[in-house]
Amino acid sequence: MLRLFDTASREVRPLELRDPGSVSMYVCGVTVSDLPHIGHGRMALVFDILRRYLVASGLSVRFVSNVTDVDDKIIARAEREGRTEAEVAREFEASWWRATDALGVLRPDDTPHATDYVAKMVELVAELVRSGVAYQTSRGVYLDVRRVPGYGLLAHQPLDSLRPGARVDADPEKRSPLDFDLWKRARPSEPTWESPFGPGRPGWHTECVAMSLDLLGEDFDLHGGGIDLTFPHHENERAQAVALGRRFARHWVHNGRVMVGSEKMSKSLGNFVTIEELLERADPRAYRLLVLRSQYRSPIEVSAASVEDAQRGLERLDALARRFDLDEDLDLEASALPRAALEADGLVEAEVARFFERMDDDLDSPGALAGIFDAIGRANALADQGDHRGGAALARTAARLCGVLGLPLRGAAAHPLDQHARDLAHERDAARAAGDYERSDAIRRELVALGWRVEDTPRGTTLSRQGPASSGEDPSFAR
RNA sequence: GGCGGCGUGGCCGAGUGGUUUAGGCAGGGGCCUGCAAAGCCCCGUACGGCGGUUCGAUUCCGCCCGCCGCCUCCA
Repeated sequence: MLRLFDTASREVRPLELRDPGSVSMYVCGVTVSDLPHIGHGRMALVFDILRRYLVASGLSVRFVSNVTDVDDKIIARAEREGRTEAEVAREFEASWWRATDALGVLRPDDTPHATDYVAKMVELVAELVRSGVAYQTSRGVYLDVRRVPGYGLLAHQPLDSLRPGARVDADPEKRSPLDFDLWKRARPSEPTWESPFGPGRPGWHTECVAMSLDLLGEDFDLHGGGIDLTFPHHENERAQAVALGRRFARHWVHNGRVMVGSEKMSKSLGNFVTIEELLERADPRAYRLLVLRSQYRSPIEVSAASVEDAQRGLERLDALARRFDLDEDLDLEASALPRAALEADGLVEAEVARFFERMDDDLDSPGALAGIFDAIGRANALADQGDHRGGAALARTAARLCGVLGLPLRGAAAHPLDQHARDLAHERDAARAAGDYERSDAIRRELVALGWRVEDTPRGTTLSRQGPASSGEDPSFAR
């Protein structure tokens, strides 16, 4: 059974499910006010991997991830660009799905939007006001965090030390600087909804509470997101649920940051790299591999060099698929098979067992990957020694385990040949058969210039596409 | 200022109180190949510094140095 680090208790502990056999998970999605960056990409990949792994572990998973489509940054952008908030949100939501689709991230089962949940949020806030834990000021409605038992569970530091900081818009009417807005009174020209507390819009921390409780119910299993959401966002979500007397997430999971040039990447530092920019220079699978090569809670540094490194690792995996003709084993549907089905499918049980053992340990994907690469080495060695059957069994196993991680390998079938390439390959084989190596080498040069990787095999010239060339320096990726 | 994390061989990155101590990438040598590519084999002998505990520490404890993060919108 999977053991995961729980941010609340700060320990790795077994995932204890509300309903044995099925997992309810809620992952904070994105605010669609800008292009998604590689930090969002890592978050999406980490939870996609967790989700796939839970399925592979034989559990059924309901995966909910929200889209925040009303917030200050969206409003600011709309004003700046003379568009409506809805237009801005639509544009960047579309780019979000484009990016995650490209990364091979499975779509959530539910993708609630904040604007569709306003009525439920108003209800929730009204309940908090009625019960006396929330109060109104001239600017909106705030939660009185001092009245919430266990406030600070996720912050993990003395509440006195939580300095209010230079909060831009601190409300002097607040009872405590830590109190946060549940409802913001409208300013002119902002998106506005009616409510018992006056026209306005919901505070950010409220939507995830309303959505998760509505779609997954009280006491759902797992709440995730980027580590920078731990405080105050998740703290404040929990505070609301607790104040309502509801049980909230059983388990908190947070993924580590993405660093660029040894510094955290953030909007305020303006050093973020979009997923689009990343995919111009690398196979999307290379980024998944890069993410998998570190434990999900560690910070990772993304650079041109680290992406190229991952790209080369990926090529080793694809070379395996070409050598052993694994294409039919690699479709995504097969990858979603639970462990029992994998084992029943002629895979090498020891490798499968080792994989699950490592992944069960707080998703030790670097360890799992080490096992896979080790199996690949042995698969090739066996085949080199003439035991193609034994090698193929290991190779298939490695490929299927990659599939569990959402990393489909591409064999020869993934590289359809055009007529011209096919002709050149035949011509080259004829030249080689005739001993005309000058001619065959000339054809090879021509094919390489056309972007093909040329390999001689017992069946003659074999072609495959080279991955996206990743040379040259992109300023945003420098160093 | 408060709280926390990290420092492993050229780079990335696991792990462990002690016999053989992942894996990847890069590099060197070899095998295979017409030449390549892919692949295989071999090689580097690492754990920030100083003390302590121990028969023995990279792994436990303390201190120091260095880097980073959170406490404020942020995946």
